[in-house]
Amino acid sequence: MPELPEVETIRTYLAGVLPNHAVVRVPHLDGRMVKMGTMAAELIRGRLPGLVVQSIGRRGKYLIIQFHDGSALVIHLGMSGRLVVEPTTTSWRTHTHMVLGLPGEAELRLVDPRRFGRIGYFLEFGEHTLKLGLEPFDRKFTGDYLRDRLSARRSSIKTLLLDQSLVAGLGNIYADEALFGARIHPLTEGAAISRQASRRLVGSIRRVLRVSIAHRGTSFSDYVDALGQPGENQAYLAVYGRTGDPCVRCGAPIQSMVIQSRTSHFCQQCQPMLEDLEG
DNA sequence: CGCCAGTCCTGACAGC
DNA sequence: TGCTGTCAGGACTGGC
Repeated sequence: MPELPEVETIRTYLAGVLPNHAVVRVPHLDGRMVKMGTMAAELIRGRLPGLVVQSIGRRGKYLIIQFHDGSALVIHLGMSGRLVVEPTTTSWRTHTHMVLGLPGEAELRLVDPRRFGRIGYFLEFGEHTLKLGLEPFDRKFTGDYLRDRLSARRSSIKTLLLDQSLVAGLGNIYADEALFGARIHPLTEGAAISRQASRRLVGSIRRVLRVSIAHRGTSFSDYVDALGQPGENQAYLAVYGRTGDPCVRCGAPIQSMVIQSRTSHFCQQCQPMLEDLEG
């Protein structure tokens, strides 16, 4: 499931091959995937050819193909989406929902079996087009900032970390990993997160994301990078998918429970529910 | 506004 | 072997 590190891995690759190249044709674009913006699939198909890629950006889990004319194609990979660059001579695999023809007999292809992904085209794309919270690596994302945003929230911190309008880019894997690193129980109420715990959490979020980016993302089931290669970060996960395994810190078995219809993984010993009086 | 339940979707897997 | 049921969950929608 592509979260920030996986999307960043794809972004890095595409940033090395797409800029200054034009979209030469759009042989396929499934209208059911166009779920953002106001332009329908057929209009997008007509509009893209000839547009020259200026840069490849990322905002949270969204990949942004920015064109020279100021417009942008925005792609979210959902649960099972893959974005790959393949030779025109190879056949499209099943569940291919978008194909952009590139110069040099190559195609950028979006494959997404579950169709949880989403596409949108924006004539003018700016910082506020996507309504998202701060980037985890933004200087403004500090312990104090997070503490302030959590202070009136009754939801669990696990739920809140998945709220993209609070901080953008975390999904189930890295939310669990970040809470383990910060020694915070996933059911802890947002308002109960102390200033000190909040600082630990910001540091932990950045650490788990940085480590995963260095390993080109986590491949659990579906994720592969734009070259079709799986990531390596799954070997470095402390809690996600390790239910019953010994905690890397204390040896106690990793627990799992469902929070807001998502499985959460944590160590009962290392992640106490009640925050200490840390101020 | 916050919070929650429902919705979308199909591959993988367990159990018979 | 082949069927059936269950599970995985990101982000949006609507109800309260």
